[in-house]
Amino acid sequence: MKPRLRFAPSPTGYLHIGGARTALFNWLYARKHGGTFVLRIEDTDQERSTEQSLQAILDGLTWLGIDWDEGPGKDGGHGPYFQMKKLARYAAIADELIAKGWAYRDYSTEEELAAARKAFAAEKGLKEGDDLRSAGFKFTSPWRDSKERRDGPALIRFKMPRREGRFGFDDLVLGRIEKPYDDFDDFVLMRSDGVPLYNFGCVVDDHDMAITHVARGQEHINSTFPQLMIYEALGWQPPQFAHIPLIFAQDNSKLSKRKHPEADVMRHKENGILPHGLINFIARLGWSHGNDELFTRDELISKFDFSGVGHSQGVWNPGKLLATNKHWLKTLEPLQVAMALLPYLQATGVPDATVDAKLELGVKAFAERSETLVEMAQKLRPYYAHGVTIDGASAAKHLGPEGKALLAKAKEQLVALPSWTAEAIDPIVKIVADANGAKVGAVAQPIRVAATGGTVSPGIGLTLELLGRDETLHRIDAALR
RNA sequence: GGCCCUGUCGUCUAGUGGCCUAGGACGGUGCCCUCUCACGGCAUAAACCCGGGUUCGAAUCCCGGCAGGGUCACCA
Repeated sequence: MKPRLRFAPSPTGYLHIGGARTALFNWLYARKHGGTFVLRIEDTDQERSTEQSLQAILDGLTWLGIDWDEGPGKDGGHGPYFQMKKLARYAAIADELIAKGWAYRDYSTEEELAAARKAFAAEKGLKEGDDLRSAGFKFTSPWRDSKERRDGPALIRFKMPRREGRFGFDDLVLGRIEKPYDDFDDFVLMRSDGVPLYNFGCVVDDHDMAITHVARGQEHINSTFPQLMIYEALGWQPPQFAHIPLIFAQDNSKLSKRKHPEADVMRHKENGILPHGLINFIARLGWSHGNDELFTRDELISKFDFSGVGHSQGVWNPGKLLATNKHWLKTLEPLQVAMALLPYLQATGVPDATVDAKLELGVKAFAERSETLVEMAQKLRPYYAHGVTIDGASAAKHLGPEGKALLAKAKEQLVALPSWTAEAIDPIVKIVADANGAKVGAVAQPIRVAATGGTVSPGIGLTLELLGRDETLHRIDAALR
């Protein structure tokens, strides 16, 4: 049987890094085994769910290249893929649970609950701000064993069996995890407005969508238990679970949307990170395959397994993300990088740039000199301009009388060059140096300063080829004046 | 607080009782290469949370501490 996995975000904000990695692991497993990857939208939190968030999540996944076989825009016969579109289904299952004695309607009011809390606090001698949970507060609804049926709104609670002992599951990452039955209250299945809560909607959907493996963050370990009870009550086969360690920020707190801008996937696009650079980095954060660090997309698919997922939390390391990105910048085909780079170059002041031979050459020149596409675009921009402003200190150092004399000699050679390529240009530096008893650097630096305005650039040949013959000679003339 | 998960260089990690004198990567430092900057190459500093136990032998197994994290909503 081919596995079916899913990613089930709630559209309450942008695509979070942790969510992206969860999606990635599910996607990798599905792709590796020729299975199906489903995207389901858990939009039952109507207070916070927005259309923009949904779009942001879709955009984020698309940018990363994590495609779904079923979900929004792709019907696969297991829909609807939005929870708010299957309220009737949840209601029917809830009724079934009630009929079988596994759930009950709870007509308790907010006031009654508050009164119960207050009574508990009084009994324990707690003060105003004390945490009731720490003191062991549990709410037992008076409706648990009532047969009475009223009209009007009611929430539906699961009737947790009063059992001795423990129950649990075999996690694909963590191994056996168990808890005592009496650790659980009668948790809520459905709100009084008929909208299911996470644990209930999740189980119904995973079953309806024939999900075989659920990989999710470790924050969901504890919600697995109530879910297991629902599976038992309904006589359904639960999927296999794989709980993935959380990602922390450098301040050692959980990577959060509020405090940590790097938690936003699309922020990295803005910063000039390649989708694959981010994929490679987040894959290695919490998963490993021996000593391997760099993986192509295909290698990730073939090598991924839940057994390689770690057990402990990982800390976000921006330096390593940059290093990983740089690796792919200089490893991927220049044409591919050029296509990714184009929008950044256009945004940085070269609106009419196109993916052409010059841009590809620019990638070859700057891929190993840049950590991001943003940086590469900035470095490339002067090569698209007419003329250049020469840095004062650089001019003082390299364009004195001697420097200018050597520059003039070099220009004579350059003018006579039949073909304007790095291979043809490079030897000229040495020829001029030898002919004038100068060091190679004494010739190269004045050319570099004249051509780029500063002392740092790729090799002279590459630099001048990228600039073009006319622009190079124009800048040299300007420097000579 | 109850329950649950986790604990190897600063960080990500390899490691499943002898191959560990604990390996790789990022970052740091030094050197080499070199027309500058990079790239690349070489070298180097840097870790098994603590305490018991099991064993001929423990980073690996067990117990106890300690530390970090998760969860305990009509959020997901």
